[in-house]
Amino acid sequence: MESVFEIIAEPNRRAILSLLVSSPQSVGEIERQLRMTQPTVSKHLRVLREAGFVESTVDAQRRLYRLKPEPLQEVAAWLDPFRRLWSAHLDALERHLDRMDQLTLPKSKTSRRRGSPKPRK
Amino acid sequence: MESVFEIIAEPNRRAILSLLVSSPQSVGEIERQLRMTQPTVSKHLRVLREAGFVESTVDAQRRLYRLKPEPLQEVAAWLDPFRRLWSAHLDALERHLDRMDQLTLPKSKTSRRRGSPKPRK
DNA sequence: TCTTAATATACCTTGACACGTATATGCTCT
DNA sequence: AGAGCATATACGTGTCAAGGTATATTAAGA
Repeated sequence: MESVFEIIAEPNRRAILSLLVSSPQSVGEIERQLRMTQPTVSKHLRVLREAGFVESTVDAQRRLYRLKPEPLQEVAAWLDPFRRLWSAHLDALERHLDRMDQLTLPKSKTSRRRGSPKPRK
Repeated sequence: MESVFEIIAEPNRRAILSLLVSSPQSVGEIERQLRMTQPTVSKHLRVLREAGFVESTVDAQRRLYRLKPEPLQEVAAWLDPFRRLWSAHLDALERHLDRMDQLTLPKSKTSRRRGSPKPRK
């Protein structure tokens, strides 16, 4: 298995991780919500646990699995150089649009907002 | 093959993509820099091309492959909810460190920088 | 046209992994 | 202790993808 990338290549594992974003879940809960058989869930959770994506705490017979997102930072880091490229494209688009503004609405105050939308709620 | 995630799960393909960040390259150049056999390079490039990660332009017998980073946005998008989590951790750490400052260096001006580093060149 | 270079494709083999079924382990409650 | 639930593991099977070797394709240059 090895790499973080191979681990998140599996759709069911991605589904499990996404499910755990909101709150920790037991094996049975995951099984029901994602419509997977119980051994399949357990096996994927094992992979995720050994790779540090999740940790489990014991609750009687249940095991609660909680997300540990740190390994995903490796993916984010790898992605970073590419991010610059597509944001470069967006910047170019924005500059283009601004130039269009200059040409078509010389003194308009309907100014396009600059920078990222900052979705503060 | 299908998903973007499976495509970047392969280390050689990731290497090719990273190599193409700086500039377009011919098959032979990739072959030499990454120490892969020519058919292997061609096959990975085919996968990448069909998935929209690269495009090729013909230069005599050579084919120049150039990066098209757009599909990676899907990965970035998937990653986003998790990003919140680990930045939450970082925020908590920062608040903690700030509190430490309050306690140990009440009036120091060695202030820790706030916000993200903003690597402007 | 013949040769050589650059790249693509075909075919084969091998290995990994995801899944299912069956079974083991472990906890709880009576 | 025994029954029953929740989870883990064992084992067998099928699929699929990656790499190697050989060959096809296409362009260039003598």
